[in-house]
Amino acid sequence: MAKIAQIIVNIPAQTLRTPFSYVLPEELGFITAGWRVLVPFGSRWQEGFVVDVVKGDPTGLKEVHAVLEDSPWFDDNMLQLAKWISERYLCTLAAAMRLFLPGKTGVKIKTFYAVSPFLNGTDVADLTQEQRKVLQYLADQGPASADQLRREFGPTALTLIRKLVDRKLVTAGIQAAKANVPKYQPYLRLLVPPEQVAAVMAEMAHKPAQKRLMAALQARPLLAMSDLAKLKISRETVKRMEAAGLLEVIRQQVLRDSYADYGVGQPDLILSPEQRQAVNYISQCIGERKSASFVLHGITGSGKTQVYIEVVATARRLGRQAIVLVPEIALTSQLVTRFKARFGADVVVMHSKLSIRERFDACQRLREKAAGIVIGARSALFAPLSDIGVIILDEEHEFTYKQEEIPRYHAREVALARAALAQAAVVLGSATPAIETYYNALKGKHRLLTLPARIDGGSLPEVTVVDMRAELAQGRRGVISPPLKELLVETLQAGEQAIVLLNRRGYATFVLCRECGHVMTCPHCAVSLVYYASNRMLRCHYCQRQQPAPDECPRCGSRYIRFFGTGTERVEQELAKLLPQARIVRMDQDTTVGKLAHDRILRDFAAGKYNILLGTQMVAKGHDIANVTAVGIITADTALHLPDFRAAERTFALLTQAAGRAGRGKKPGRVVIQTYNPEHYAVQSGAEQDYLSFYHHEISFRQELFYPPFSDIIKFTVQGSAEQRAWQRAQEIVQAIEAALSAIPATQVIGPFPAPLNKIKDIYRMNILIKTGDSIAVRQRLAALDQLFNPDVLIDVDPINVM
DNA sequence: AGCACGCCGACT
DNA sequence: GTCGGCGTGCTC
Repeated sequence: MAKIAQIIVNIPAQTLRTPFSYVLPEELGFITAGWRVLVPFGSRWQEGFVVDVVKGDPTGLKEVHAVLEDSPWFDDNMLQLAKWISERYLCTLAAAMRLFLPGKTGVKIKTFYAVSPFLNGTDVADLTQEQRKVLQYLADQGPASADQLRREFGPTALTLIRKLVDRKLVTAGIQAAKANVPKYQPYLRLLVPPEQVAAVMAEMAHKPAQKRLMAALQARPLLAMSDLAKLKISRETVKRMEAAGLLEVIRQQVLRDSYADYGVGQPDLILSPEQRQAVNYISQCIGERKSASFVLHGITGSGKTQVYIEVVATARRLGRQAIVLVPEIALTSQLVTRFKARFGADVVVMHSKLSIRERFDACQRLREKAAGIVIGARSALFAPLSDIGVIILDEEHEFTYKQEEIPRYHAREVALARAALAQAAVVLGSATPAIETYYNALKGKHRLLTLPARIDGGSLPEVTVVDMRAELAQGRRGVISPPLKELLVETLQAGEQAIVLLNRRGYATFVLCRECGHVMTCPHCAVSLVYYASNRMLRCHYCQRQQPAPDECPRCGSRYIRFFGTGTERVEQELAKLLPQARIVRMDQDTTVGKLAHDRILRDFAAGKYNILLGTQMVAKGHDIANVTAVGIITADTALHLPDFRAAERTFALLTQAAGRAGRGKKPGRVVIQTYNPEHYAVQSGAEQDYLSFYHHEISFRQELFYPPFSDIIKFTVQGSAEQRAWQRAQEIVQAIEAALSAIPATQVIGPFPAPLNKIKDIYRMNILIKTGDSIAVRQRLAALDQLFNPDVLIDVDPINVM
């Protein structure tokens, strides 16, 4: 009986659904579940995750080759969480386990060829000229990778080398080239005691370079060698000073951290009684190692962040770790600043826009316990932490918590699962909790904690709703209604700032012929093309193909072709015309390329460089600028007409968030909402900032139509390049699903129907929906249906939109 | 996901 | 006759 390791190979293929068995050689007998290893797989080498070690018969099995780290990456809780994710979201264990790695693949595996040690004396007379050259090259240069050989000998190198390997003249070895190695940099450190510096410098009258360097070193404990060029100091100077014993060169690990400069010296605030009570409840659970979840319902400005900070402080005092999630990468810096001010280097940032190396360093610091607080977007949930005390989701209602790639998990669900395994607390914070969340809180699954008032004593903004239909009826066709214009003028005159939000979702700037009604659409994706005024191009948002905007209608030849709709660019132009004195800054996907661009715009705006901030969704979130007293929402309801049961929830949350940006300082705020549906409950409750009224409306609608939280939805998308075949496949799948689920009550299978975006990049898409009251039973049955787990079927459990 | 194996068209 | 296209099927 030998030790057999059950291994999940790190390949995200839907068809690889079971672990593989490998023999553990004696020297790797220490391996247990959780180790990352290198294994032979088919004709190549692969990273594998050990999920179990058993005793068994080794015949016919290959061996585990090596470990990839000196300790297991996954602990028991992480393994269990990965298993939970794979069952909950019907994905492979490999896909779930990959979430925990700082890069998708932790290692790059390369084959190296070397001259065989037994070569001496072997007869090589029968080799070709070329083969002999390769052999000589390897003998001279030492081991070489396949890439290297191909560069040296051209594309035939591999056939050449294979012959040599067959004849045992060359050995093929593999090496796990670690993509992730700590980075070291040389630094200079002053060896002169501070009290003698002045005296030493006084003697340097004739050594100006040395004097400059002394002065620079005096100011800080370490000076990076790479900064010397800026100071105009040569290596020679350094060498001389080193020889004179004035300084030393040391090598120190550099942590790659884009957020290194965030958050210094901000005062902590004193908690209100409600905040104190919330902190106490949550802290108690952390102390007792009880898994519990809390909904922290507080309007914008009610001080949720301070509660988070205190709760995290409790966890850290008890030696436990904390995860703080934000819905979007752009919002991390807000929280990082606050948290670093309190916790300093104990904070690490983790999100997918960091370089792999930055992520790796963050993981390293957590694993070494050099830090215990992780702040980031979804992916921070999978940080390598051994004893989590609390997981916080800020703005928990945000749809971005749902991952739209495989595995399509929801961060809220995963947070609750991870916390349950770790006996940790979960805090779900929001001004407008998700309908599901609030429902669960009222049912007693979460404890509801409410922060009623704005902490600075500010009052809610005064909201005006403008009926755009009436505006149109009076012949006013502008994007900006008179009440909004008036608000902006008054705000600017008072020296205050305004935010203008353009809710562009599902609206876009399509091109329409006013004569024949033709709309320019992408021939590959069946969506309308978006007009870019800056270069007069039309672009498809799905496949990114561009084409010049036409002067006349391609269908009827009319010249009355109009660039319709309202993009940020168009609003910017109109604002500039109405308010020539305004300094406007635009923030949207086009102006926020790069991980810190968003921060820069907000910082400039907060510093008063601009007086109007114009943009999409992202202007509505996460910042707190005291001088902003006005918010205008160009079209409140563009999302209301999408065929999606969460449309109202989206709209309400956006209105509330946006309105909450106004009047956060001492000055009162004013908001203008422009809408074509002033009577809709989402718009009305949003204008009144009345969450409960919205919730009650919405929950009865959900119950009536058997939507979540009363049912669970599973969506299948069948893809194919041939429409007929995709349709046929979809119908076969529906039949299989119906057969498998027939015995489960309260379960409907809907479809197939063509997806509303039924063609993306020339691929046709058919949707199938399952609505059920017993999703556990449904998922169990579905997991046994092999035909679902093919590359042409996408599975989305709890889809965020059903389109 | 890769990679091998296998079965049909255009070339030396 | 061969090189090479990409459709299945397998990987402990």
